[in-house]
Amino acid sequence: MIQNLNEHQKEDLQEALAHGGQKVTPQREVVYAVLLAKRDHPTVDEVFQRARESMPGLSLATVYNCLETFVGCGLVRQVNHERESTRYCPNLAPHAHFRDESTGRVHDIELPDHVLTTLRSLLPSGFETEAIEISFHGHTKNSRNHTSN
Amino acid sequence: MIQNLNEHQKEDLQEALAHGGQKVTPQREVVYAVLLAKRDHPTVDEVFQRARESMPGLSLATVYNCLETFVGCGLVRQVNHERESTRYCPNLAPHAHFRDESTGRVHDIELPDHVLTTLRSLLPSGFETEAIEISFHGHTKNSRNHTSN
DNA sequence: GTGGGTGTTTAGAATGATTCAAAACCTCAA
DNA sequence: TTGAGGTTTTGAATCATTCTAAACACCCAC
Ligand SMILES: [Mn+2]
Ligand SMILES: [Mn+2]
Ligand SMILES: [Zn+2]
Ligand SMILES: [Zn+2]
Repeated sequence: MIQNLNEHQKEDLQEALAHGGQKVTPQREVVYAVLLAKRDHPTVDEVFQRARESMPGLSLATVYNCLETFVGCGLVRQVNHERESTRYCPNLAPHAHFRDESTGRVHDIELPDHVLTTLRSLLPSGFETEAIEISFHGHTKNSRNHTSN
Repeated sequence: MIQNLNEHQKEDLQEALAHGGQKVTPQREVVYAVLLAKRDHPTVDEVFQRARESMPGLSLATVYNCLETFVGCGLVRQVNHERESTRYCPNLAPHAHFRDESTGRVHDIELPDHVLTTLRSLLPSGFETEAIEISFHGHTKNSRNHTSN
């Protein structure tokens, strides 16, 4: 079901891992491939289920480990909504998330630079931002397909 | 330690609860008073500790219940940062949160209307927003006192 | 090729915030 | 006085995540 990584993606993975002195492993490849295959912000458990289709022996702990490693490398982002299970996103462009309450689905919302600039300008002096998280929640009316991928 | 609610605050509480067909109780008064007394975005447990000073028999479950009720009434907001314990905020003005990684403290950042308008304008048609959450995280340099209250 | 050393994976146990269940309690109106 | 309905309390249950320790895999020096 899940495609293997192409050369370009393999390179990205290898390079990102190398930064933190870490290596490519079969498990990491599978987990990364799962994230790229369907960019629907899966939970750890969803990643686990999908990854097991190509690697049945894979353990949940490893999925946690891989994802944590990727986040550390800046390869993927964690997405949290309230107290729900953490979801993962391989979209590296600056973007916000929209959580549809009816379906539970999470959609990427592109963020123009000027918005981030404006937001940073709201901070009192002395506040140094490392990251800004923006998340919407609501519903998506009709408008046929909002499929993430 | 914690002041009682003044008349105005009591009225706000009573009115907000009435909306959901709920009543003022001594426990709810104490919990609400704790939130107003120190607007430092306490966790449930912190609220619990503080509330027990004026009402020793109070239980943790009740604190959870009260806070959930308040959120339902729109009296207070939940504040989540990554997977940390939920914090509570009685500031009803639209605002974002800045989480200082070094101290763990959470600061309110005022949000001008135009920022929210701009953000909403980023959504594709068909997306209906119910709420927008904005949270910064980083560090606060020198700049003496960033005490929330 | 053999034996470590190092980082990775695995299974299962532990943790901890939150939720749930059921009994005790209160308030108010009949 | 009784009883219904909502609230509080205690303790147990849940469940995502983290931790622990043992098994593995890879690499290099001998
Ligand atoms: Mn590239
Ligand atoms: Mn008022
Ligand atoms: Zn995303
Ligand atoms: Zn706040």
